[in-house]
Amino acid sequence: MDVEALAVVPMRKSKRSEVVQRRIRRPFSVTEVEALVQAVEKLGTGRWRDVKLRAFDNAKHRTYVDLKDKWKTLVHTARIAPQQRRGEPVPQELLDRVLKAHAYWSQQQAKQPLKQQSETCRLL
DNA sequence: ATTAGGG
DNA sequence: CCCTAAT
Repeated sequence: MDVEALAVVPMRKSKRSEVVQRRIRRPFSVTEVEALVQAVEKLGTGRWRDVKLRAFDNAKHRTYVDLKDKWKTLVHTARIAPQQRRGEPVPQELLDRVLKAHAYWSQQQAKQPLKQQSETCRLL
């Protein structure tokens, strides 16, 4: 499959041009964004591992870190003028849902960072 | 191995 | 995407 999805490039910012391999660029499709938004609306912004399993379990090249990063750019994209956005345009409908979910989970995360319930329960 | 943020 | 400190 995409086993050779790595790019051999000169190590940036290095005196001696060493050579390192980085993953190739894979712009998120609107379909992927839809899946990501759907998952975050349900799971929130503090459980990217679960978001990965829920919506990208079969996308070997999308790690939970990638999904976290994509969400960051989506929130930014939703906030800038449509004219300064790049790539295949993301439906405004999705961008609206991004801001909505971001606002909701933002406060939800501030209240209870979830996870480690055992830790919390033990202390209560 | 994950989370969370800056690079 | 990468890098990585803190869990």
